[in-house]
Amino acid sequence: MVKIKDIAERCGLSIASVSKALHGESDLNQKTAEYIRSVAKEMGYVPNASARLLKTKRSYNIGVLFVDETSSGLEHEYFSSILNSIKDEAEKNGYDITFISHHFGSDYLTFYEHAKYRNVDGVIIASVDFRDPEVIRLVESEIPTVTIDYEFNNVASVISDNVQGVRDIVNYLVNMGHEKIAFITGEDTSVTQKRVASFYKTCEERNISVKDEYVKKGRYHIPKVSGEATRELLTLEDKPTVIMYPDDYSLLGGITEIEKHGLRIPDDISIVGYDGIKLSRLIRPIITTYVQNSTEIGVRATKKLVDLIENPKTTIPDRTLVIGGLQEGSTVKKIR
Amino acid sequence: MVKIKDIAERCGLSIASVSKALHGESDLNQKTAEYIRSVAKEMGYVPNASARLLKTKRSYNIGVLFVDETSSGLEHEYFSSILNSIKDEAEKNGYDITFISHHFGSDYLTFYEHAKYRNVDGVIIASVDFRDPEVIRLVESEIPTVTIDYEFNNVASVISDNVQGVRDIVNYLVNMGHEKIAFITGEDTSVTQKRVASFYKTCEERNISVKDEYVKKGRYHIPKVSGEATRELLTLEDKPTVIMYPDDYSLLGGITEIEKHGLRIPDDISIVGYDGIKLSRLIRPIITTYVQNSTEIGVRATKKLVDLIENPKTTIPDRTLVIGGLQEGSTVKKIR
DNA sequence: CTGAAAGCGCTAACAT
DNA sequence: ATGTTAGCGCTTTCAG
Repeated sequence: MVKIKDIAERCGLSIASVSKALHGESDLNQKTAEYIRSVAKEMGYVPNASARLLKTKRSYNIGVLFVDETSSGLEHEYFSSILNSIKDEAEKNGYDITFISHHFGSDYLTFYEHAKYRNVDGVIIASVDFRDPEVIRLVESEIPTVTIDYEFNNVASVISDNVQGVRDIVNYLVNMGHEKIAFITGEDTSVTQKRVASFYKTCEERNISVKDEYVKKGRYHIPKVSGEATRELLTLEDKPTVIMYPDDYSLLGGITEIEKHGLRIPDDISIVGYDGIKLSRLIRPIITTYVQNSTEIGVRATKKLVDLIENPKTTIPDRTLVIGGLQEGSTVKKIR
Repeated sequence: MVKIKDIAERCGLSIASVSKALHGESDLNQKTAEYIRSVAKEMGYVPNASARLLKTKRSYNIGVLFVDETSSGLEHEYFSSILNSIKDEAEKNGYDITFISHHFGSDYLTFYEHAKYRNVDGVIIASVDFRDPEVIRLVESEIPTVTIDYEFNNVASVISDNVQGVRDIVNYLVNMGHEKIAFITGEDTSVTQKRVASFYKTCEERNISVKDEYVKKGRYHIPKVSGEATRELLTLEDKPTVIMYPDDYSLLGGITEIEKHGLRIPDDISIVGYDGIKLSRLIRPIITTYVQNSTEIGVRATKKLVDLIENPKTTIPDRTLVIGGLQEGSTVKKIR
């Protein structure tokens, strides 16, 4: 491995000068600096991030906390898409990303410990149980943090506008003539709470009464659970004319169940998803769903974090709202 | 940040003793060691991976090279699933993973340079253009490497058995009475070559003649391209009775096209996918496809790499074949 | 403009 | 059984 010292020797200069040249310091002779740089390049010099870190306390490494009980966080398209854009944006800014975990290897590490162990400059947190004490510990630590789809007081966050999303969906449904709207929700998280509140509020605004049995608690990303909830809804005396699902993936479980009952979509029953995964446009019928702007969310979160890291004084840990848009597929029937 | 020196001072011992205690060295008094450890814990000590690396030359960091022109590598379920299992298995062994990229930040880095910059102990390469000189440079470097779905001479590899996969599919189709078998392939990669060779070979074994126009070159993971190829196949005078697709995702493009022609699956035409993504079991009809064991592939690749890193002398850079299995969905009609 | 030197946190060979 | 010390590769202050 070629190091600064090697370059210095070859150039007959000191390591200090080489270091300066490599950083484009001004108080060095132009010619000398260029010469050094050319030699460095010729020798195939690559800086050592760890050595640099030891001195500068900057790792140019962003920690990403993406936990998921089912350990399929990466396979959830909404999150894998966010992750992908975090990665791209981070690289554009010269950062790498490291997954923060419990690192089973030698010892158990808490999230905070893992972050320290790898000296990450900041952390982006998404898709976790935000009530987990370890998560809270991390958020409250000295490490700059950005949360996605959750707000802590005084912590920067990037939020997909779930209130607007559900509002747009309900308004669309009502405009299509639906009055019996069922809603299968995800498990009880802050996102779910916002969606449910927005659901009731918008229904009220539109003078739609919501039967208790039309709102069912399901699970995100588990088609089977949504399928079961769908079955219950379909066996009601007074069936809904449309079912809203917690996400597009879950909706697929609903479709299977609906077809089992010999019903056609959307003629016999309408359905709406959430997320707008790519697949929602690939299968037929195209799913009517609310498309979350996952790429934008990842980009914004990363930009905010880099700002927080590089300009701590002047960066405000505020909330960024990212809005999506309704995708009008063909799973909702116009009733009137 | 609490460091070894702090612990040493608090204990009234030397930093060497603390370091030894933390590593469970034997030549230290049991009591002393335990005392040191308890103090370390109490003080919230977390080792600094970078400082350690500087001395030991071991980063406990695995580089993952997952490039993809469409920059959607992470959104391709086969790969995201492999990545997920790499991550899990790496963590079990005390390693973190770092994505190797061109790191646009400060300067352009080649893959090899990026790997050096982060001092990764080894690299897993998948889903890239293996003819890229930069990839070859990395593989030929001193850094331990494992490739997925591609073989370099004398480099460890983990391969999904594409030959067996296509053989199983073709045999199944022939057993179902199909003789007019069309095959839309992916772009020309070594995986594609193996599949195509296996396709012709198995057809020959089963005495099935293959018309030239039945084999179409498509693209992996791009439904639109498969849709177009499907259209061409459907407009042939002598239509195939079944179409094999490069992957499940692409197959969806085929379905759309088939439905446009007013044909039913599998009554009018049968279709077969590849990969066995979770979705293939969620949509109706369930897709008949070859399920690649992506989790196993990731685990094997990681175990092999860790072996290569930790026991370089005794680990052979061989090839590991991972087999999958046919998923009999309901997209293939029994003809005879 | 260039160089010497200290030190980041840690390990490990070598004392004691 | 415990301590001293020399670096690992790099940045950065301070001298020259």
